[in-house]
Amino acid sequence: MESPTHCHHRSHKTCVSLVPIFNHLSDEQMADIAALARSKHYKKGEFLYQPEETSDALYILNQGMVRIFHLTESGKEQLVRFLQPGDFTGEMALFRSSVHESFAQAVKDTTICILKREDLQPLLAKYPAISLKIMEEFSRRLDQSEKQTTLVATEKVEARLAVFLVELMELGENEVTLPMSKKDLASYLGTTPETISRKLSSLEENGLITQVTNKRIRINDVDALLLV
Amino acid sequence: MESPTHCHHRSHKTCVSLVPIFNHLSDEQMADIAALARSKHYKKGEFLYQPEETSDALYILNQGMVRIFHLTESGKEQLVRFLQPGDFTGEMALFRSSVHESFAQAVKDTTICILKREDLQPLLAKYPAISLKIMEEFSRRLDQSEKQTTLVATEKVEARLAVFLVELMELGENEVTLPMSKKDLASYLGTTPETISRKLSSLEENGLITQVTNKRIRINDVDALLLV
DNA sequence: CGGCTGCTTGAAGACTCTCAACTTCCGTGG
DNA sequence: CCACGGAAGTTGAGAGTCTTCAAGCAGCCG
Repeated sequence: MESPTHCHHRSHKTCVSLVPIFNHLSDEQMADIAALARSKHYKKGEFLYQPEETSDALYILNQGMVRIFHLTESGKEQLVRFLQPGDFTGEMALFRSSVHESFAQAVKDTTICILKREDLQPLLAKYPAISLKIMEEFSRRLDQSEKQTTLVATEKVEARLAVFLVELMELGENEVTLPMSKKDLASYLGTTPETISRKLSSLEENGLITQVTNKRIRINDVDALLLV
Repeated sequence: MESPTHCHHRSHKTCVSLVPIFNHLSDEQMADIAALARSKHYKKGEFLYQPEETSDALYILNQGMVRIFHLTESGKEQLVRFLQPGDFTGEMALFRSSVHESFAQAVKDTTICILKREDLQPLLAKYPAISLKIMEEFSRRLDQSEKQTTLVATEKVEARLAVFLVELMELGENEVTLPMSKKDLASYLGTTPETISRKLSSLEENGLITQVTNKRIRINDVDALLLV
């Protein structure tokens, strides 16, 4: 952790050095990039961007938490992903259409760094390694997104929930903390809060998990969980 | 269309010049790349790759059709995407893990060009524009994948089917041809062939579509279709 | 023509959603 | 620090949607 001061123009470096797509560069190069970044703060509930807004910047999450979601015609929210510090979003805009198609909302007070498209483009030419890193990240995300589709398309809610919990486990840990509300979790897994609640109870009845607190769940039997 | 001859070592150029990620380059540069590409033919039903196989090449579809699908633990197929001539796959491997996680199967007799990872990597450094194009393609695919997840997660089968049909429509056309079997369509939409069959009948009963032949469907009312 | 695969149709049952009531949690303001 | 209000979460009952299993039909290739 850094000191809890706000972003002076020097401390942009924190942002840049945080993300995998930049932190492999030399200090000098990072300083180069940091000079172009702008820091911005959002209060809980505020939106970083919304659909229809023009999209021309890369958003790097410094502190806080952000949720990205779609809104269907029928008015349903679909949680696409959660950003943790070090994650970034908005990269679509750097290569394609210039209009956002999703909502990005701060879940808690949040600090981000913003890199404008016009500032970033030259960087890609200057430091080709950045492109490789971005492609790596794209590749990872695409992979994850396709797996998520498969999961939602082929498995029942209980199995989706089980996979989600197991993926949340850290090595050597047997307890997980839900990173989001159960409402959001339901949206992410393509179901409803009611069903999430019931399935968690059901898993607990069968001894596979224990609901320690609201957001804290102990995994008692990983193997059985994956067989659900 | 080119002449229907098979790939001599000169005609690799066809492959390279086909795909969006390369066809913006000069003839000279494309020839440079084409020299590294290897052509390969697959019969209907054969696999380009399978899970667990090491993955170290970019596959560019020249002629034919390929389907990419996952297999869940429960043994269900989930169709991830369909490749048409000019599409490519295997790019994951170029940046991340070196093991395939999906099946790639020729739906009909198919010709592809293969670019080895070790040959491609230097190209990215030599022609940075290629990276941009690949990122653009990644971005498009990620976008599509996230939309597909949203669709499967939030909409009923009838609505998913409706969206699929509408997206298949060409400008000015009011008839579509299903590019795959209804079995695959069911898998792609996260349902069963039986349900697809029923929902198509139901849409027809309501006058929104007409099933001309097995694979040919006339769209009678686009707006109503999207409101399903 | 036989056989295989894909497609359709029917009926029963499983799973999930919806709606509504109730409880718990948490931040705010007194 | 406690009380309050609103949001989140839980629980129950009933209604739909979708899957599954089974049987029959159709199309295609050897």
